[in-house]
Amino acid sequence: MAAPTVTVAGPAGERAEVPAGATVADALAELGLRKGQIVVAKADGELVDLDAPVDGGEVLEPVPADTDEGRHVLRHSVAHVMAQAVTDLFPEAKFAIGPPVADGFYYDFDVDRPFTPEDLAAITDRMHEIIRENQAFRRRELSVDEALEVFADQPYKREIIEQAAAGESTDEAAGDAAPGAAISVYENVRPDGTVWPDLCRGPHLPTTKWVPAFELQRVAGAYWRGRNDNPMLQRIYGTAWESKKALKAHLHRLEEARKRDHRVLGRDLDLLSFPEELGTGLAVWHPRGGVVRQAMEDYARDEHARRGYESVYTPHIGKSHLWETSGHLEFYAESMYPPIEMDERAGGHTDAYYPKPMNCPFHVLVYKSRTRSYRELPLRLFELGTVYRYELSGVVHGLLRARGFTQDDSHLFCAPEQVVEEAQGIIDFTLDLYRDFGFTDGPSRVALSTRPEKAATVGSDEGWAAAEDALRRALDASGLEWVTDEGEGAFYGPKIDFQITDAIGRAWQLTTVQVDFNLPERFDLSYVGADGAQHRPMMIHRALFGSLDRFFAILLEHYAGAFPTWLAPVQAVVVPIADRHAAYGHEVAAALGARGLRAEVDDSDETMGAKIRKHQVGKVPYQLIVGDDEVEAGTVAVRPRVGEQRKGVPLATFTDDLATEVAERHPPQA
RNA sequence: GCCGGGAUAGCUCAGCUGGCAGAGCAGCCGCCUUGUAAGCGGCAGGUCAGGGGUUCGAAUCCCCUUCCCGGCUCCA
Repeated sequence: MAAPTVTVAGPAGERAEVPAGATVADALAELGLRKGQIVVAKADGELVDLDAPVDGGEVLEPVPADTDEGRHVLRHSVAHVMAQAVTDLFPEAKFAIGPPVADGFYYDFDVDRPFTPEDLAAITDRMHEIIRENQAFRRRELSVDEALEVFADQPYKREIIEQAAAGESTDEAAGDAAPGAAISVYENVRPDGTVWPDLCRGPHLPTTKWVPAFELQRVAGAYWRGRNDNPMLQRIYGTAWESKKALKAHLHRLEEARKRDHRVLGRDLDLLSFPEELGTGLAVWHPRGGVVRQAMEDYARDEHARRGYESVYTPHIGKSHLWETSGHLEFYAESMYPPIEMDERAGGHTDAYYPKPMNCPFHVLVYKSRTRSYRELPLRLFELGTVYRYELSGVVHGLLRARGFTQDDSHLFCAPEQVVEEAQGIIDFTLDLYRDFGFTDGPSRVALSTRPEKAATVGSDEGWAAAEDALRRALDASGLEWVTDEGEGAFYGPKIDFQITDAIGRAWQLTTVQVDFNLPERFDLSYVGADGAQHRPMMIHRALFGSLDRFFAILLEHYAGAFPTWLAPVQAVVVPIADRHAAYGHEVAAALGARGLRAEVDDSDETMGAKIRKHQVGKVPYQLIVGDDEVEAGTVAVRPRVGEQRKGVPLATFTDDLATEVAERHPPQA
């Protein structure tokens, strides 16, 4: 007697009859969909194990290993293999969570001593053994009590189970248990029949042998559940891929990203350095970096002036009373440098001067310097303001996270009814700026950040609502897609944050636009309206680059050091073929210099092959080769950093072309 | 700040269980006078991050400090 059958379908409408109780893998085969390296499947859109039984009626879709979802499952499975290897080698280890993450996975362990590089090698070896043993990933559904029994000596697992049992949502990143559902456990079945269980939602590879390629990368500390009052666990990071080739390609990409590191390029291209003598998070800019930075500053000054901003200059330190009034000492003190105590007064009282972490109180003082009329609004005060923030030593990272940096900072003082229009103007400005610096796709993420918990006592509910609404209206008018980040606002007001994505796909936070109705109250700001009465202005804080230093670093990494010509420290190098061409070379450079272009002559004692290599490696946009032919004809041989050489270009033609390219801020050639 | 790993010439790195500090590149000098990604030779360059300790003897082992790297927390 034939077994009863059920019907399954494929995503394109394929249909097949399979015996009741058949596995997903068999059903996919019957549908003709089990082709290539399939690691898991989707049933009606939900990821399921290949050896899960089909119910009948579902739509099945194969998930290949070389897809995001396929790799996700693969990495999750390798995380289990690693955890088993660790518990085999360190029986006392308590394991916490081990999810897949972008490009890899990690697992957190509570162990008596930190893992050493030698430990990682041993764990890797044990993982290879486990993979060779072809251990099945066997799914079981347990009651809460059964699960607590299985993990009797695993306190972190028990905590997750108990939380799930209580119906509290668990950390999604943990991926280990779904609230309310039965507790699912995956058991790796060893050759001797014993099992290594892990709490897990799944799904997983069918067996460990399906792991094609992995590598353990590093050990790091991580707080349990990410809270710094919890114990610190030892986290092992690794990566896993669908093939050895894909793993190798990934490691190669990491190497390429490392070469783009602005700290490495900054040194190699002689742009800037971080002298140990200076201190953590503090950079010095060399002349070549200074050229780029000055081009950025010139851009900022010109564009702000054109858009009705007025330049102001303010000092780097201010008295404690100012920071009390502004609220910084109450809400921001842990990020501020300690004060300079000075000027002892009668009675032993001293004044404390704090280096500024923000420019806003100073711009408020400019506003407050006299009575303001509604006719002056909006008043847009602009400053390249250098600020100092006492970042925790562990977070400092080159220019991307420095302790001293310069913002292209503005504070706009306006009437409440002007806020939306001003915010729109800032958004337009921002989009223009991204385009001019080569991020032609615009922002990759725009978010409205709303009132944070720490601001519960700051301002009124109505004030926050009005400010958030103004930003919402400006965003809607911009036509940009945007999302809301609840509770991520500044302590004085909601904000819009813009992110851009660089050439290798990394997202960076740049621009921030913040509406503030609190500082005007704290400083009792006012203007005289048309009605002759006193009114309270609103403030908008905004920085478009965010930080000049940080934006410079992002540009450097985005362009891998090959700046667009308008920003390049040296725009053209003249390479004379022999000594007798040096005089003409200097004429060429002088002609370019007379047009405000940055040109140098390499009249060193090297062969021209060596010179060309040097400047190619140095990312100079154009090399101008001059020999007998060029001297004779008054031309240059133009060797662009990318693309074909053009011989016999009249000097005047090249000069005009280069001047145009710079004036129009052309992006670099691919 | 917390966890781990580091620091040898300007850069990249070698220097083994403690026993005379090295190489390549960069720099400087000289030769070569060059037609499209590294010509040849020479010279110079070090408080082995700083301080303390163990030892007959420390770049090497131990402790502290500084700085860096990778994470966690945080953020422009």
